[in-house]
Amino acid sequence: MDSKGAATRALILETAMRLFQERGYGKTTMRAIAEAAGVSVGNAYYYFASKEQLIQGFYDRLQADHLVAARLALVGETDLARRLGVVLKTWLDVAEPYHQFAAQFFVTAADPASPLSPFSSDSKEARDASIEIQVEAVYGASTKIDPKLRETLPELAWLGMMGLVLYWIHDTSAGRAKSYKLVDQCVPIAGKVVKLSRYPVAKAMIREVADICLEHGISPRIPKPPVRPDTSAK
Amino acid sequence: MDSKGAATRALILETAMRLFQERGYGKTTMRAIAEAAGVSVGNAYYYFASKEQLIQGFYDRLQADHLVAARLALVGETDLARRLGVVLKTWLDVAEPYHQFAAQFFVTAADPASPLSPFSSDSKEARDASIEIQVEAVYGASTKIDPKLRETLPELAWLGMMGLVLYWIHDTSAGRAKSYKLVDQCVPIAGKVVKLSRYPVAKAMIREVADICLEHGISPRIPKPPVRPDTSAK
DNA sequence: CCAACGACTTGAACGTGTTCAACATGGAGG
DNA sequence: CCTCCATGTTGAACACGTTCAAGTCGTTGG
Repeated sequence: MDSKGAATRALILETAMRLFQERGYGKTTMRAIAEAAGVSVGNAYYYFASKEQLIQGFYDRLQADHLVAARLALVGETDLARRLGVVLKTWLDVAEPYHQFAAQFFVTAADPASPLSPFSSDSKEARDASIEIQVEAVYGASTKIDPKLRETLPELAWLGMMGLVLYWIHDTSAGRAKSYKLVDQCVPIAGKVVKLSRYPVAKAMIREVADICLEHGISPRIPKPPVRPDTSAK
Repeated sequence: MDSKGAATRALILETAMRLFQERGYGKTTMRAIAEAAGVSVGNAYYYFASKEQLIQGFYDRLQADHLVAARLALVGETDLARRLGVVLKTWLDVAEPYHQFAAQFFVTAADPASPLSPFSSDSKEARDASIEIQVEAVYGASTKIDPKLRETLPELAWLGMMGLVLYWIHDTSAGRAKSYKLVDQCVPIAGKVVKLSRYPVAKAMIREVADICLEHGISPRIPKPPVRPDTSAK
């Protein structure tokens, strides 16, 4: 059994998350975390290579929570654009409690040199997982859609979500009301764009956009099975 | 005269910029800067509140250079989309020498708590200046365009430029070739979108987008004079 | 029971950004 | 010439993230 080490690791992570929420990331020192957890500073570094890495634990949990919440909320929703909106709104839901220090996190994650960067190869697994839910949202919809667009849409949606995250980070409105409203306003527009993709002129343009995304796409092509939402753990 | 202090300040800034380029931002210590400049550490902090603030000097210069370069390159170009492309490409030009440590800079600038954040009120002046060139690009074009779109376009273009910067930061291709290519590919699409804005269906949609941008717009409305490019200092 | 090994834990020490009380300088007013 | 004050300047000291040589502890093989 791996109980001893795993228990200490979990204890340190829990303590860190709690302090991060209480005081914010910047004002929480490694010494404070160690003291509050009843271990030594060096011990924390035995389990986490850096203060940043402590946050990877938070990130993983956030994403897992989002995946569950989004899958649940997607049930019964067949409209493509609304499905994408659901994915975004459930993210806002699960992320809300951590808004203050999540901002700090996503900032350090923006560093291309950081292993936490969503574009870094170190976090390929996490990124693929976060695109996975977009794939499910797209392929689980009944809305008719240009196949080429469908292929690129998950990545586009993921990029849009990154944009939303950026907006959300700077959103100081109560309960992040403005972020929710932004999603609500964008969803119908996304629906219209998808519908427009049937007209030849727009279709050509959208294909152009899709091509650019494929060429410059940040994520390597991931397999896109005609997914049936499935709540079993991976 | 303010020579003594100003001279020391300039000396420290120059030294810091040189070391940043030589060793990168992270590996350049305040002690090294002070030593290389022949002053004490405390003296550097007398002129710059933090290591980050040292970078504001670089940022101001970069932006001023971009403004000059873009205005020059805009002369004779009347097509709207191409004008926007010119603005983006001249930015890539002037930023290229600083790519390595500029990335570091833009990362810290992404922090909403940082005074360097493009969304922070502390840097309103810098942000307005960087939107200013977009205003000039839009209002100096001969291309016909929906007035409502025209009003929002500078901000949209600025947002697009932020996106390009994000892409550029992660761009490791030689000479940032991929970033240039991305601009080249996006310019014609932008042109088509603008043309589409004449058709009723697309027009309605574009107005919707414009409305959302106005409502959620990060920058307070800036006056938009029918600008004639003018190279006099502000 | 012992020895040895690996997993786990410790806290002092290092390099960093930053602060601060003290000092230097040089010009204005007496 | 002296005093005073603002401006500039200093370097030791602080708090932090991080490293590491040394230690503890439980388990395994003899």
